[in-house]
Amino acid sequence: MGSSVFDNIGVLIHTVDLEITQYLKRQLAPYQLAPEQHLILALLMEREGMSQNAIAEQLGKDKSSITRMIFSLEGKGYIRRLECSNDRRSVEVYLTDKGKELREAVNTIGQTTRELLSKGLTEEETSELRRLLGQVRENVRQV
Amino acid sequence: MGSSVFDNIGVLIHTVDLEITQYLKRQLAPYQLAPEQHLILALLMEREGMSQNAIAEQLGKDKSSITRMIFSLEGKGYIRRLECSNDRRSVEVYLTDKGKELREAVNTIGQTTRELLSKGLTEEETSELRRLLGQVRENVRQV
DNA sequence: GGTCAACAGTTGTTATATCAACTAACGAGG
DNA sequence: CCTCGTTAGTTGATATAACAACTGTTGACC
Repeated sequence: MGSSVFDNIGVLIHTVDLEITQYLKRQLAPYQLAPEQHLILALLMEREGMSQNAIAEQLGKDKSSITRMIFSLEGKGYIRRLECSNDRRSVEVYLTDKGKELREAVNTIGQTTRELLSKGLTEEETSELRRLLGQVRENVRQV
Repeated sequence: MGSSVFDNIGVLIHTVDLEITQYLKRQLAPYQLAPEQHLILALLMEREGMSQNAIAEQLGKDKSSITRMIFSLEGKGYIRRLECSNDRRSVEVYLTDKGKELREAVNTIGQTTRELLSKGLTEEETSELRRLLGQVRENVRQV
Protein backbone atom coordinates (compact mmCIF):
# COMPACT_ATOMS: atom_id res chain seq x y z
CA MET A 1 0.00 0.00 0.00
CA GLY A 2 3.01 2.28 0.41
CA SER A 3 3.09 2.92 -3.32
CA SER A 4 -0.53 3.93 -3.43
CA VAL A 5 -1.77 7.16 -4.91
CA PHE A 6 -3.62 7.62 -1.62
CA ASP A 7 -0.50 7.60 0.52
CA ASN A 8 -0.17 11.28 0.01
CA ILE A 9 -0.12 14.22 2.36
CA GLY A 10 -2.45 16.00 -0.03
CA VAL A 11 -5.17 13.40 0.45
CA LEU A 12 -4.85 13.71 4.21
CA ILE A 13 -5.00 17.49 4.06
CA HIS A 14 -8.06 17.28 1.84
CA THR A 15 -9.80 14.91 4.21
CA VAL A 16 -9.08 17.02 7.27
CA ASP A 17 -10.26 20.10 5.41
CA LEU A 18 -13.57 18.45 4.57
CA GLU A 19 -14.08 17.36 8.14
CA ILE A 20 -13.38 20.84 9.47
CA THR A 21 -15.79 22.26 6.90
CA GLN A 22 -18.48 19.86 8.03
CA TYR A 23 -17.95 20.86 11.62
CA LEU A 24 -18.17 24.54 10.71
CA LYS A 25 -21.31 23.97 8.70
CA ARG A 26 -22.99 22.47 11.73
CA GLN A 27 -21.90 25.36 13.92
CA LEU A 28 -23.11 27.94 11.45
CA ALA A 29 -26.37 26.25 10.51
CA PRO A 30 -28.46 28.12 13.12
CA TYR A 31 -27.45 31.39 11.47
CA GLN A 32 -28.10 30.22 7.92
CA LEU A 33 -24.46 30.83 7.15
CA ALA A 34 -22.15 28.65 5.10
CA PRO A 35 -18.45 28.54 6.03
CA GLU A 36 -17.17 30.87 3.34
CA GLN A 37 -20.08 33.20 3.81
CA HIS A 38 -19.19 33.62 7.44
CA LEU A 39 -15.64 34.55 6.43
CA ILE A 40 -17.02 37.31 4.25
CA LEU A 41 -19.10 38.60 7.15
CA ALA A 42 -16.08 38.43 9.44
CA LEU A 43 -14.13 40.46 6.92
CA LEU A 44 -16.85 43.09 6.68
CA MET A 45 -17.04 43.27 10.46
CA GLU A 46 -13.41 44.33 10.45
CA ARG A 47 -13.85 46.73 7.58
CA GLU A 48 -17.17 47.64 6.01
CA GLY A 49 -17.56 48.96 2.51
CA MET A 50 -14.98 46.72 0.88
CA SER A 51 -15.39 46.11 -2.81
CA GLN A 52 -16.06 42.59 -4.03
CA ASN A 53 -12.66 42.66 -5.61
CA ALA A 54 -11.00 43.50 -2.32
CA ILE A 55 -12.91 40.69 -0.64
CA ALA A 56 -11.80 38.27 -3.34
CA GLU A 57 -8.19 39.30 -2.81
CA GLN A 58 -8.37 39.06 0.97
CA LEU A 59 -9.88 35.61 0.81
CA GLY A 60 -7.71 34.52 -2.09
CA LYS A 61 -10.66 33.48 -4.22
CA ASP A 62 -11.85 34.03 -7.71
CA LYS A 63 -14.06 37.08 -8.06
CA SER A 64 -16.82 35.00 -9.60
CA SER A 65 -17.10 32.94 -6.44
CA ILE A 66 -17.42 36.14 -4.45
CA THR A 67 -20.16 37.40 -6.74
CA ARG A 68 -22.22 34.32 -5.93
CA MET A 69 -21.55 34.31 -2.21
CA ILE A 70 -22.40 38.00 -1.98
CA PHE A 71 -25.59 37.34 -3.87
CA SER A 72 -26.53 34.63 -1.41
CA LEU A 73 -25.69 36.80 1.61
CA GLU A 74 -27.73 39.62 0.16
CA GLY A 75 -30.67 37.26 -0.30
CA LYS A 76 -30.41 36.31 3.35
CA GLY A 77 -30.52 39.97 4.29
CA TYR A 78 -27.10 40.12 5.93
CA ILE A 79 -25.43 42.56 3.55
CA ARG A 80 -26.22 45.44 1.26
CA ARG A 81 -24.48 46.29 -2.03
CA LEU A 82 -23.88 49.91 -2.89
CA GLU A 83 -22.62 51.15 -6.21
CA CYS A 84 -19.36 52.97 -5.66
CA SER A 85 -19.84 56.64 -6.52
CA ASN A 86 -16.43 57.34 -7.98
CA ASP A 87 -16.04 54.05 -9.85
CA ARG A 88 -19.24 52.74 -11.32
CA ARG A 89 -17.68 49.36 -12.07
CA SER A 90 -17.15 48.76 -8.41
CA VAL A 91 -19.52 47.74 -5.64
CA GLU A 92 -19.19 48.53 -1.95
CA VAL A 93 -20.49 45.89 0.41
CA TYR A 94 -22.00 46.83 3.78
CA LEU A 95 -23.50 44.86 6.64
CA THR A 96 -27.21 45.31 7.29
CA ASP A 97 -28.47 45.56 10.87
CA LYS A 98 -29.38 41.91 10.62
CA GLY A 99 -25.81 41.22 9.54
CA LYS A 100 -24.36 43.25 12.39
CA GLU A 101 -26.34 41.17 14.85
CA LEU A 102 -24.18 38.20 13.93
CA ARG A 103 -21.01 39.80 15.27
CA GLU A 104 -21.18 37.98 18.60
CA ALA A 105 -21.98 34.64 17.02
CA VAL A 106 -19.25 34.91 14.42
CA ASN A 107 -16.64 35.83 17.01
CA THR A 108 -17.71 33.07 19.36
CA ILE A 109 -17.64 30.43 16.67
CA GLY A 110 -14.24 31.66 15.54
CA GLN A 111 -12.93 31.43 19.07
CA THR A 112 -14.45 28.02 19.70
CA THR A 113 -13.11 26.66 16.43
CA ARG A 114 -9.59 27.91 17.10
CA GLU A 115 -9.64 26.24 20.49
CA LEU A 116 -11.11 23.01 19.21
CA LEU A 117 -8.66 22.60 16.35
CA SER A 118 -5.60 23.09 18.51
CA LYS A 119 -6.86 20.98 21.38
CA GLY A 120 -4.19 18.59 22.63
CA LEU A 121 -1.46 20.50 20.82
CA THR A 122 1.17 22.55 22.57
CA GLU A 123 2.00 26.05 21.36
CA GLU A 124 5.11 24.64 19.74
CA GLU A 125 3.18 21.91 17.97
CA THR A 126 0.67 24.38 16.61
CA SER A 127 3.34 26.60 15.18
CA GLU A 128 5.20 23.59 13.86
CA LEU A 129 2.02 22.53 12.08
CA ARG A 130 1.77 26.01 10.58
CA ARG A 131 5.37 25.88 9.50
CA LEU A 132 5.04 22.46 7.88
CA LEU A 133 1.84 23.39 6.07
CA GLY A 134 3.58 26.54 4.93
CA GLN A 135 6.39 24.46 3.46
CA VAL A 136 3.91 22.21 1.62
CA ARG A 137 2.22 25.32 0.32
CA GLU A 138 5.50 26.71 -0.91
CA ASN A 139 6.23 23.43 -2.68
CA VAL A 140 2.97 23.58 -4.58
CA ARG A 141 3.06 27.27 -5.37
CA GLN A 142 6.44 27.10 -6.97
CA VAL A 143 5.29 24.71 -9.67
CA MET B 1 -5.25 40.60 14.24
CA GLY B 2 -4.56 37.74 16.63
CA SER B 3 -8.22 37.63 17.56
CA SER B 4 -9.30 37.30 13.96
CA VAL B 5 -11.56 34.57 12.69
CA PHE B 6 -8.91 34.00 10.03
CA ASP B 7 -6.13 33.22 12.45
CA ASN B 8 -7.16 29.63 12.40
CA ILE B 9 -5.41 26.43 11.43
CA GLY B 10 -8.56 25.42 9.59
CA VAL B 11 -8.30 28.36 7.22
CA LEU B 12 -4.67 27.50 6.50
CA ILE B 13 -5.51 23.86 5.87
CA HIS B 14 -8.31 24.90 3.56
CA THR B 15 -6.03 27.20 1.60
CA VAL B 16 -3.31 24.60 1.22
CA ASP B 17 -5.89 22.06 0.16
CA LEU B 18 -7.19 24.35 -2.57
CA GLU B 19 -3.69 25.01 -3.84
CA ILE B 20 -2.87 21.32 -3.97
CA THR B 21 -6.13 20.68 -5.79
CA GLN B 22 -5.29 23.36 -8.33
CA TYR B 23 -1.89 21.81 -8.89
CA LEU B 24 -3.44 18.38 -9.37
CA LYS B 25 -6.01 19.76 -11.77
CA ARG B 26 -3.24 21.10 -13.95
CA GLN B 27 -1.38 17.80 -13.87
CA LEU B 28 -4.49 15.81 -14.74
CA ALA B 29 -5.86 18.18 -17.37
CA PRO B 30 -4.17 16.37 -20.31
CA TYR B 31 -6.08 13.22 -19.38
CA GLN B 32 -9.41 14.94 -18.92
CA LEU B 33 -9.41 13.82 -15.32
CA ALA B 34 -10.43 15.81 -12.28
CA PRO B 35 -8.67 15.13 -8.97
CA GLU B 36 -11.35 13.01 -7.37
CA GLN B 37 -11.98 11.19 -10.59
CA HIS B 38 -8.38 10.13 -10.72
CA LEU B 39 -8.69 8.74 -7.21
CA ILE B 40 -11.58 6.57 -8.34
CA LEU B 41 -9.51 5.30 -11.27
CA ALA B 42 -6.59 4.64 -8.93
CA LEU B 43 -8.91 2.65 -6.70
CA LEU B 44 -10.23 0.60 -9.60
CA MET B 45 -6.70 -0.06 -10.79
CA GLU B 46 -6.05 -1.72 -7.46
CA ARG B 47 -9.33 -3.61 -7.47
CA GLU B 48 -11.74 -3.70 -10.36
CA GLY B 49 -15.42 -4.44 -10.04
CA MET B 50 -15.98 -2.51 -6.83
CA SER B 51 -19.50 -1.33 -6.20
CA GLN B 52 -20.20 2.38 -6.05
CA ASN B 53 -20.94 1.93 -2.41
CA ALA B 54 -17.54 0.36 -1.76
CA ILE B 55 -15.90 3.22 -3.64
CA ALA B 56 -17.79 5.74 -1.55
CA GLU B 57 -16.63 4.04 1.63
CA GLN B 58 -13.02 3.80 0.52
CA LEU B 59 -12.91 7.45 -0.42
CA GLY B 60 -15.00 8.52 2.57
CA LYS B 61 -17.51 10.35 0.43
CA ASP B 62 -21.24 10.54 0.11
CA LYS B 63 -22.62 7.97 -2.32
CA SER B 64 -24.35 10.71 -4.30
CA SER B 65 -21.01 12.30 -5.08
CA ILE B 66 -19.78 8.95 -6.34
CA THR B 67 -22.84 8.55 -8.55
CA ARG B 68 -22.00 11.79 -10.29
CA MET B 69 -18.28 11.18 -10.62
CA ILE B 70 -18.91 7.70 -11.97
CA PHE B 71 -21.35 9.16 -14.45
CA SER B 72 -18.73 11.63 -15.61
CA LEU B 73 -16.03 8.97 -15.88
CA GLU B 74 -18.39 6.78 -17.87
CA GLY B 75 -19.10 9.67 -20.20
CA LYS B 76 -15.38 10.06 -20.77
CA GLY B 77 -15.15 6.38 -21.62
CA TYR B 78 -12.80 5.41 -18.80
CA ILE B 79 -15.11 3.05 -16.94
CA ARG B 80 -17.99 0.68 -17.49
CA ARG B 81 -20.88 0.00 -15.13
CA LEU B 82 -22.19 -3.54 -14.83
CA GLU B 83 -25.31 -4.51 -12.96
CA CYS B 84 -24.33 -6.96 -10.25
CA SER B 85 -25.90 -10.34 -11.02
CA ASN B 86 -26.66 -11.43 -7.47
CA ASP B 87 -27.79 -8.04 -6.18
CA ARG B 88 -29.67 -6.02 -8.71
CA ARG B 89 -29.48 -2.89 -6.58
CA SER B 90 -25.74 -2.89 -6.87
CA VAL B 91 -23.45 -1.82 -9.68
CA GLU B 92 -19.97 -3.14 -10.40
CA VAL B 93 -17.56 -0.65 -11.86
CA TYR B 94 -14.85 -1.75 -14.31
CA LEU B 95 -12.14 0.05 -16.21
CA THR B 96 -12.45 0.18 -19.97
CA ASP B 97 -9.36 -0.34 -22.14
CA LYS B 98 -9.18 3.42 -22.43
CA GLY B 99 -9.27 3.60 -18.65
CA LYS B 100 -6.54 1.00 -18.26
CA GLU B 101 -4.29 3.04 -20.51
CA LEU B 102 -4.15 5.68 -17.80
CA ARG B 103 -2.42 3.38 -15.31
CA GLU B 104 1.04 4.74 -16.11
CA ALA B 105 -0.07 8.34 -16.01
CA VAL B 106 -1.97 7.95 -12.76
CA ASN B 107 0.94 6.25 -11.05
CA THR B 108 3.43 8.79 -12.30
CA ILE B 109 1.33 11.73 -11.19
CA GLY B 110 0.83 10.10 -7.82
CA GLN B 111 4.55 9.61 -7.43
CA THR B 112 5.39 13.11 -8.60
CA THR B 113 2.82 14.65 -6.30
CA ARG B 114 4.06 12.73 -3.27
CA GLU B 115 7.59 13.89 -3.97
CA LEU B 116 6.59 17.48 -4.61
CA LEU B 117 4.49 17.84 -1.48
CA SER B 118 7.19 16.54 0.83
CA LYS B 119 10.01 18.43 -0.83
CA GLY B 120 12.25 20.13 1.70
CA LEU B 121 10.82 18.04 4.53
CA THR B 122 12.76 15.33 6.31
CA GLU B 123 11.19 11.95 6.94
CA GLU B 124 10.61 13.01 10.53
CA GLU B 125 8.93 16.24 9.51
CA THR B 126 6.61 14.45 7.12
CA SER B 127 5.49 12.01 9.74
CA GLU B 128 5.19 14.82 12.27
CA LEU B 129 2.92 16.63 9.83
CA ARG B 130 0.82 13.50 9.51
CA ARG B 131 0.64 13.14 13.24
CA LEU B 132 -0.39 16.75 13.83
CA LEU B 133 -3.02 16.64 11.10
CA GLY B 134 -4.25 13.41 12.64
CA GLN B 135 -4.64 15.18 15.98
CA VAL B 136 -6.59 18.03 14.40
CA ARG B 137 -8.77 15.47 12.69
CA GLU B 138 -9.43 13.72 15.97
CA ASN B 139 -10.39 17.02 17.55
CA VAL B 140 -12.99 17.70 14.90
CA ARG B 141 -14.37 14.19 14.70
CA GLN B 142 -15.09 13.98 18.39
CA VAL B 143 -17.51 16.86 18.31
C1' DG C 1 -10.43 63.94 -26.64
C1' DG C 2 -10.33 59.45 -28.81
C1' DT C 3 -8.31 54.67 -28.59
C1' DC C 4 -7.39 50.87 -26.07
C1' DA C 5 -5.56 48.22 -22.48
C1' DA C 6 -6.70 47.15 -17.87
C1' DC C 7 -10.07 46.45 -14.47
C1' DA C 8 -14.78 45.17 -11.75
C1' DG C 9 -18.26 42.37 -11.88
C1' DT C 10 -21.44 38.84 -14.09
C1' DT C 11 -22.56 34.59 -16.21
C1' DG C 12 -21.91 29.81 -17.95
C1' DT C 13 -19.62 25.50 -17.38
C1' DT C 14 -17.49 21.86 -14.81
C1' DA C 15 -16.32 19.56 -10.54
C1' DT C 16 -16.59 18.62 -5.80
C1' DA C 17 -19.28 18.18 -1.54
C1' DT C 18 -23.24 17.22 1.63
C1' DC C 19 -27.99 16.42 2.95
C1' DA C 20 -32.63 14.92 2.19
C1' DA C 21 -36.01 12.48 -0.14
C1' DC C 22 -36.94 9.02 -3.22
C1' DT C 23 -37.03 4.20 -5.83
C1' DA C 24 -36.07 -0.36 -6.16
C1' DA C 25 -34.38 -4.50 -4.45
C1' DC C 26 -32.96 -7.48 -0.70
C1' DG C 27 -33.57 -10.38 3.36
C1' DA C 28 -34.98 -11.56 8.05
C1' DG C 29 -38.96 -12.64 10.97
C1' DG C 30 -43.05 -13.97 11.73
C1' DC D 1 -44.55 -15.98 1.45
C1' DC D 2 -45.33 -11.48 3.11
C1' DT D 3 -44.19 -7.50 5.59
C1' DC D 4 -41.03 -4.23 6.70
C1' DG D 5 -36.61 -2.43 7.90
C1' DT D 6 -32.16 -2.00 5.52
C1' DT D 7 -29.44 -1.15 1.68
C1' DA D 8 -27.74 0.69 -3.24
C1' DG D 9 -28.20 4.03 -6.10
C1' DT D 10 -30.42 8.35 -8.07
C1' DT D 11 -32.02 13.00 -7.99
C1' DG D 12 -32.66 17.77 -6.38
C1' DA D 13 -31.03 21.49 -3.64
C1' DT D 14 -27.32 24.34 -1.92
C1' DA D 15 -22.50 25.81 -1.46
C1' DT D 16 -17.84 26.11 -2.83
C1' DA D 17 -14.22 26.50 -6.38
C1' DA D 18 -11.90 27.82 -10.74
C1' DC D 19 -11.70 29.22 -15.54
C1' DA D 20 -13.30 31.47 -19.65
C1' DA D 21 -15.87 34.70 -22.02
C1' DC D 22 -18.46 38.67 -21.68
C1' DT D 23 -20.15 43.77 -20.40
C1' DG D 24 -19.31 48.09 -18.99
C1' DT D 25 -15.98 51.61 -16.90
C1' DT D 26 -11.91 53.73 -16.21
C1' DG D 27 -7.71 55.87 -17.16
C1' DA D 28 -3.39 56.42 -19.58
C1' DC D 29 -1.17 57.78 -23.59
C1' DC D 30 -0.90 59.79 -27.93
